[in-house]
Amino acid sequence: MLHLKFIRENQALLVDRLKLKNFDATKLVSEIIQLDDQRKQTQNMQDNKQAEVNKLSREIGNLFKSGQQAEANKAKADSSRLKEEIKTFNSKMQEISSSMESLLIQIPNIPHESVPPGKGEQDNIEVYREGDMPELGKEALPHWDLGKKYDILDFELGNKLTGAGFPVFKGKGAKLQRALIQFFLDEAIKAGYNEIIPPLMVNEDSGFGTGQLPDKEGQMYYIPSENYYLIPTSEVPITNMYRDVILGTKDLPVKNTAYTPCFRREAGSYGKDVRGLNRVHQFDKVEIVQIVHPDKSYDCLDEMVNYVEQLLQKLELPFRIMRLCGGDISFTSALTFDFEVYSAAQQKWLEVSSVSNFEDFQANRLKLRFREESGKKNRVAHTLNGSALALPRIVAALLENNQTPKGIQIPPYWFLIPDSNSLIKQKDLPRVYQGIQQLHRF
RNA sequence: GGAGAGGUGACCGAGUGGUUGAAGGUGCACGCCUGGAAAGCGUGUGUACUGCGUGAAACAGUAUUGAGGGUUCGAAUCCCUCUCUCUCCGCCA
Repeated sequence: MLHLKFIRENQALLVDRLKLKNFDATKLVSEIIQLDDQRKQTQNMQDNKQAEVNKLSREIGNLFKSGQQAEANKAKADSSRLKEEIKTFNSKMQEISSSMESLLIQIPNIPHESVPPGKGEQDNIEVYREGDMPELGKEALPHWDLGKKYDILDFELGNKLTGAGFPVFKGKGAKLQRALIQFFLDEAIKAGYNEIIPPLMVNEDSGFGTGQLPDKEGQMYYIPSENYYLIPTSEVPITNMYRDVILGTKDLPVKNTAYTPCFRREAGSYGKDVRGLNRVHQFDKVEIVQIVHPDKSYDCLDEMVNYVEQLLQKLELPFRIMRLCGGDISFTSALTFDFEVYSAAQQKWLEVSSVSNFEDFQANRLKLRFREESGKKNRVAHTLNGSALALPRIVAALLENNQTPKGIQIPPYWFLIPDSNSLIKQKDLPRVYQGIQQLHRF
């Protein structure tokens, strides 16, 4: 959420910039300002009354000490009267602040100036593309058929056990999943991220802290008996670790990574884009999260984009980077880059990562601050996160793009070889994909 | 699930009705000292909001000792509800 002070001081800018997100904030902003004026006025009156009461109370204490009973009792009566008046102000203040809260959380984050205008996906701007599109020929199968053919991926079994969107990975399919998780985590750790294993359920406060609540309540699975939510991404627990925390300057940047399953109801999304692994209710993801000094958050965003880029290079998947337009960027984000890999058998781009700078939008809600080195002022930090990476569509593209008449042959050099229990060292391997070195035939 | 004990500042920790926003310590910042550091010494050090300021500082006010409510002229201190943590017992992967 945006800070009230910021809204007050930047009304015109705010309304103007939010147009990019196709959000008309005019009415909301003027309501907020009005309400805030009321709040100030009311608080001022309440404070003055309260100051009188406090003063009186001190006097009463002194009167009792010096044995002046009569005066003390008179002052008591005055004080009681004032207290009644204060009650009125008090309830008004409560009313105002709850209205204020509900207005404030309706305002989305301000998009960065580089965010292009647009209504939706189709208006996102491709900023970079790399890799060759594989030519697979006519017999090429989409991953859901490959999964069945090699018995590594079973959607029907998932239906039986749970329901649609809960795939079962079997045999080498499961092993591939595990290997990718390990690979992504190891890479993140090499890049300086600290590995975390968080809870998979979070409470309401956490959901609110990162902005999933109340905005996306319907997208999360909810456990009524405990009032817990299944995490839609590890961003939620990993960022909320720092809720109500004041960091030291030297603690920054905080770099954390986590692998978790993610649970999403994906309510309302049906149709052809949801086949197979393209959209599921439970999936695995390695997430990277940073908490940084506000002056450095855009450098940090670049760093994270570069990081994700080299992951995809290592996987030898053709990919492109999209700068999300105002209409497609999330409520909480100021600037987002999406990564999409090309799935040759489906002949389409699949989103596999989303890297965002939230600036202070999340941190405001979280009350996540740090102590500035010079001067003693606390400042709100900036938060960023990115998927590095989400597994299902990566798996889909790996299976599809690497299918051959002899089987699926995935370039192995990033791969944990479970049998030898070691990682093949990256430096021993060619930078550019020059052919399959070792077959992993399913 | 049963019983008990607790929750005080960035951290530890005193405080059981009247200048207590809170002793003491640690940490942190600055200064002195040092060739440099450590140690030592000194000073400072919560947050949010309101008023007054163009702004900041300073000053004044209010709130804040897990959350919410109550008693009282006055609550960190007494009462109630909730919540969390710890200990013991039970159950258990």
